[in-house]
Amino acid sequence: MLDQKLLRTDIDSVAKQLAVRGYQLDVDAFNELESQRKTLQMQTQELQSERNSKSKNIGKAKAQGEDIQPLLDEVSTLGDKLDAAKSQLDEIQDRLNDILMSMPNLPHESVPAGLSEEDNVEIRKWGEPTQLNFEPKDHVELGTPRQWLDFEMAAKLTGSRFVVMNGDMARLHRALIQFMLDLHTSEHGYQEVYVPYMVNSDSLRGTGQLPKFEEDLFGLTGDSGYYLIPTAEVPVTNLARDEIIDDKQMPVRYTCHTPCFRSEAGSYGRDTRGMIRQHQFEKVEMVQLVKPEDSWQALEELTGHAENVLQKLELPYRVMALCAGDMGFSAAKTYDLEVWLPGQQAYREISSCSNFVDFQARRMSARWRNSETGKPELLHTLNGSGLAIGRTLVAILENYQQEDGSIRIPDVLLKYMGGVERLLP
RNA sequence: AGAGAGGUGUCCGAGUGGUUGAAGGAGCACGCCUGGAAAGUGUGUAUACCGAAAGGUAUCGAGGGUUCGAAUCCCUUCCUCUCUGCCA
Repeated sequence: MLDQKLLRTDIDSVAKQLAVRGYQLDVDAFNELESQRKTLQMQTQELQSERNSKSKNIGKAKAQGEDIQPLLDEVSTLGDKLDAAKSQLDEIQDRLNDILMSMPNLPHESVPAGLSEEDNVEIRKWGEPTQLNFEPKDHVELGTPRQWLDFEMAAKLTGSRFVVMNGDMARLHRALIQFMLDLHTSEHGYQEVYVPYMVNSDSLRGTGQLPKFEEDLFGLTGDSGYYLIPTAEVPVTNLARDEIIDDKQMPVRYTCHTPCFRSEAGSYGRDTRGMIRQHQFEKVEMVQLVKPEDSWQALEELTGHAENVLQKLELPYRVMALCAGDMGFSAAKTYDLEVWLPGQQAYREISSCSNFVDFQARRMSARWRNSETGKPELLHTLNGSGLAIGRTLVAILENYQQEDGSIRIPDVLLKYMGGVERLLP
């Protein structure tokens, strides 16, 4: 959510910045609602003030044993007027709030202009695309003959866009999770957390998935109103919802492994092959809660932490700065890490690291106590994948494949593999 | 799932219809005291919105209702705790 003060004082520049990411703000409509709100709010408050003071007088008079009937008559019509004003005000405020909750974040000045992924900018590159002296297979060709990956079985159990993994492949998948969690906790200063995989709608509003993107989520039937989490970002960032964090505890760094559930509405036909785009996948997430002045530095560090995972796995990648139009709803700036996939001869997204500045914090009232002012102030939130497990597995299969169809296990994973050094066909 | 008890400010906790935005305490800030600190002591200390300010309005889990007036009464709902049941 954007700062309402900013919208009141400088809506034109807000509209201009939002236009950069392809969002058209109806300035006139907003201003009209805003001025109605102001008038109605003043009216309502005056009526309330009148009612309060008169009611107090009635209290006093009664205490002194005076006749209160004349006073009661005086107030008799006030209630109706007040109710009318209030309900009008509520309606206007609901409408304003809907607009406010549907407005995306302002892109940071350093974000490249542009409306599609064509306009994303490569920031740096690590390693060179893996050279194989034979025709590379993709992860489906590598994984399915031995049922390491079994998409048909998953389709029987559930439907499309799910996978069953068997044997050492399932173990390698688990090893990746352990490796990433251990790396973030032991070298990058994150605290591991375990959280619910279902959340309520307040949490989803807090991080920005609701109200606009409900079709991307799996909601539960029954009357709980719960949703399966699309990312650990939701429960982990919401740990700070309605909290005031002591500045001595800042920055807060959480890492968390969870499954993620996404309906992938609107991506029918995209990435239908293999496990690039699944309804259920695992991810190790990093979340940071920082003081506002530290958040841009934190974004660089957090991105570095995600990069370190790829470097330790010796997977070639590049860092892309997303252009304004390609960023997620809540982000002020996003770096995507794209890993090289020999099977596709392309770089594919494997991590997304964003600074949300105070956008999520304002939605969820996540604050820190500034010891200089003594006041609670909005903090800044960041998160990044570190990394998406399924896609990392794909990258390992494709980059570590041997001519005989076996898969070498990356050195850093060996200690999690119980003596398995190679997946043999 | 059944029975009971609760949800109040940064925290603990009082408050069962009227001058209560809310006693008291802790914490925190500033001052006094001290060679310095602790102790002691004085003052201050919620958030949001409107307003140049004075001031006003809202907020005592959430939503609704009764009333001139609700933290306080009624209804609904969520959550926590205790006991019983069930269960990995």
